[in-house]
Amino acid sequence: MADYNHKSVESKWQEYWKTNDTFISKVDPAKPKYYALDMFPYPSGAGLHVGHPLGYIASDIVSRYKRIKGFNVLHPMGFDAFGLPAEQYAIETGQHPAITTEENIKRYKEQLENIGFSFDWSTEVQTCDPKFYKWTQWIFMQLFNSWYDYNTNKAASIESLISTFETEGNSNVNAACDDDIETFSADEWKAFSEQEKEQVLLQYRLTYLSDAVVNWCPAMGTVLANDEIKDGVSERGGHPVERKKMKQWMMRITAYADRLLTNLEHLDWSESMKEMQSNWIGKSKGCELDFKVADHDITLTAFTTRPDTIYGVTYLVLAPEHDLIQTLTTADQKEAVEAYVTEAKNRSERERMADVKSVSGVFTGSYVVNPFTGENVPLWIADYVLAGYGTGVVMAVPSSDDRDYRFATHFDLPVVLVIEGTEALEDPTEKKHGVMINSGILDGMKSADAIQKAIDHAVEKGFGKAKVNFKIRDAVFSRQRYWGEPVPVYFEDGIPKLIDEQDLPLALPNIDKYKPTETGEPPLGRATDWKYKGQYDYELTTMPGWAGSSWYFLRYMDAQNEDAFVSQEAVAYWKEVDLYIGGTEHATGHLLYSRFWNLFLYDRGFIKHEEPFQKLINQGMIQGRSSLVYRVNNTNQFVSHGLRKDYETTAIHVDISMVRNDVLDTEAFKQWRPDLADAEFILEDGKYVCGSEIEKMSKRYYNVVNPDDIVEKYGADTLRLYEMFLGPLEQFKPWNTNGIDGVAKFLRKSWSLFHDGQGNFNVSDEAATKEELKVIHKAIKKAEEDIERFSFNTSVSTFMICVNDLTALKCNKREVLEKLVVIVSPYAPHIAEELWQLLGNQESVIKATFPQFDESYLTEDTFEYPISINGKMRTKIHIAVDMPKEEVEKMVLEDETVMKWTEGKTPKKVIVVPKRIVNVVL
RNA sequence: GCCCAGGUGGUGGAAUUGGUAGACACGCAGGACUUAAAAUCCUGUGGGCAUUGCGCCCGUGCGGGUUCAAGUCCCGCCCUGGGUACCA
Repeated sequence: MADYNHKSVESKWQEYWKTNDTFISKVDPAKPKYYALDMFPYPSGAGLHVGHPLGYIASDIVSRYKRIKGFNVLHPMGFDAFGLPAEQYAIETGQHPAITTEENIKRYKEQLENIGFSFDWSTEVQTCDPKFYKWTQWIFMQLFNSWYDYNTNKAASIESLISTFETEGNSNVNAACDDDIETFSADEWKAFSEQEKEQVLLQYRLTYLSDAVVNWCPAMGTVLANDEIKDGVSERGGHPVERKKMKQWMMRITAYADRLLTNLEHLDWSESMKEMQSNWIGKSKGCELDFKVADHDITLTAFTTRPDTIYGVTYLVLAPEHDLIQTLTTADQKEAVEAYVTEAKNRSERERMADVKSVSGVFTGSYVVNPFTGENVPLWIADYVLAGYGTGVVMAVPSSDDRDYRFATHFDLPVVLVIEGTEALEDPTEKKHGVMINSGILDGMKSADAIQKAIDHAVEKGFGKAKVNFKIRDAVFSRQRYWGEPVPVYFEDGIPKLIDEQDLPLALPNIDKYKPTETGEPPLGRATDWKYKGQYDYELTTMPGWAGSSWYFLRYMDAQNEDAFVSQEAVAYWKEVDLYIGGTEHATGHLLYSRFWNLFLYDRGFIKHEEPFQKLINQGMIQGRSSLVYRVNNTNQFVSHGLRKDYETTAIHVDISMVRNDVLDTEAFKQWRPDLADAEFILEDGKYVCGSEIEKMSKRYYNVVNPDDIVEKYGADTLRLYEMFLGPLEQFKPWNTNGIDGVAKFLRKSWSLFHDGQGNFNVSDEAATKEELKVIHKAIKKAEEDIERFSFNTSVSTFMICVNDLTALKCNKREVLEKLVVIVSPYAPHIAEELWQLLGNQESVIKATFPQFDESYLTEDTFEYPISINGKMRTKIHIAVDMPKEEVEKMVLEDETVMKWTEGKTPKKVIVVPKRIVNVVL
């Protein structure tokens, strides 16, 4: 046996795990469960880069650790396989997206297997598999058949709503529903036609059809979510996006706004993650106040969080999209208003975002009455008011709101101060809270009290009520695309109906082209012979990418089940995900939608836990280091990094495989592209030095590092250890292999511990010395603590120290080395298996138990001595064990010195505390 | 603008509740082995002053503060990364 050979060892054990089904997990009530989950990848054509496995390695370490800690671990993997790139590719090449997707998945699986993950592939899910999306469609049907009852604060079946309608109409129903529902009695309900009834019910269902203003991307022929748009253009492809009204399936996530917010409290997520979600949900408490329009029979309702400033209202503003604008505009303002409204509507999102600072608006000519003062204030229109939030009407208080102030100053509207102390300020909005002045019945009160008083007053007089507003909007669920789950709906006389559950899955039909039809219908409009029961038209839109990913974590528990999306038994055992690892970019998308669907399924009794992800860790992105060359403008000359200031240059990304230590291989560069064949170089010190940039790892920057290459050169164990060693999991960090030799060296040293100088296995059965046991128990303790707090980088250091120490002691005792193998096995499983076998074990190291930490090996020379200082602060001091406590106390009291470390022992700390403040409690 | 996270040697990063700052690793320098190289091993490595005393001074973005003691807590700034975008 020669030196450690990672290639043969790693393939041997990967084969072993596969043939022995080592990681298959079955429900086992005798054992505690642990569910460790990664956000499943979208299988893109580019394959995995070294950033992808970062989170997978972490969750794999935890999974393997939990197994040797005696847990039954569910550690699955799957693919988020519906999506735009495959479809885009299909449009370009005519190839069915299922084929490209399958190829990509195959490649991903090979790459993943190279790294030695302990995934249970028997539970694999692919969202584009009809056996999987059958249940995505099924959940859609449950949502369609449900409504949200605010009285019980949970979702209920639509039948229960119908029976309420039949007995008492809808006046007592407190539901999450469309705003403009007319009240009806039980008799009126019964008198409705079937069609009318369906129309009414659609306004209550948790998924419903609506004329929504959507972001329509003409170039892609689809609707995009707000989070799919960056800077007014599509995130993918950068195509322009316009606003357009379309019939869309919607998800009534707003019904769950409050629970999505309050449940955050109990989740073990990072503060910033919770913050992001709660900002997105955007709960604000306030009230609605009614303003009568002077000389009209119309009342406008404004939402405000600051009713206390009502006496400072100097004008009202409507959103340009407001329905009553025409009615409320006076004849002489008509022209100006029309011009303004047209302009505001035509301004694209992009333009609106570009100039947040500019102020624009127009006077309607009408006035409204301040219900508190009875005074008239002018009614304006401005695009800083959004139609979609609150009521689309804002009561403007220039003295306490920045935008109102800017607007008022711009249009010379009056500013009435309502807070004491603002007189002295140049900009009164700098002080937003304080004692009220110029405020009639609120004078002299503090803002907080005045808010309550104002609301009470408004309620009493009947012109207002307390109201909670949310920023979060219902989610658009329709995509004008092919490569997604078909919506299991057909239309009978224009009424949407669910297909029969027996007919699920509703499979994607084959079509000739993947583009929208000539008449503008979604691609599914091209399908021939695709009608429900041969006669009714199917819904032609498909579900968005987040549909499948909103529940896939439940399917892993029982992936083969053909009778239910998950069995009650499986869900009762595996419960929620114990550890979920993935990127922050899903904060307001996937993570919110999943919580929504999970809550819904919980309400309807299909699962047993309210929240899907107990503990969430967001791994940081591994960035790439791109290399740049500098082309002298209008030439084919390239100037070295250090000399580029003397020329006018353009930086060009070059493939990092042509660059070593920032020096360009000029011959390879010339052969890279035909236009570079006659490139000339201006060198410094005889070399061409490249510039560099840290940025996202991406094909287009030529900076992608493939994990396969690292595995080939150093082995999977080294890659695993190194990715962990690179720094804290959550942190963003550039990929570099500068330190990878240190980790490789660690594995070689570990291997050497088990072998003599000639490479023969050489482990002794002699009893370990005290010193040796101390070294290993220190490592056991530290390794356990580190992994429990997900500090993987420090545990790698712990192993290195342990191996260094054992090497220095020339320790080759079985008793010690066996423990070492087990604690290192989650990180470097292949070498651990090999050593475990060499030690004479028949079974996988996965079946081992984590070594029991024994305090007594560490406490031999120190113990903890707690003292309290001034009765408030407390600290624990390690003191030498051979020093009697009495002597320590004497030292504290007499010498003003708590302790001294005995020579040569660690830690050798001397803490001097004046005796007047020391009170020994032990 | 607002919200969140962070700023520690030449580099990646340790320091779990306030208690030896810089663990571990890379890099670098010197040495051993070698004809030589690779590999391996040993020594040194925050800065400055001493290096005939193994000792002294400074040091965790900047400026203050609390404390016997601050990288850690408080106040005020600066910078970097992330989120968000007129939310009344």
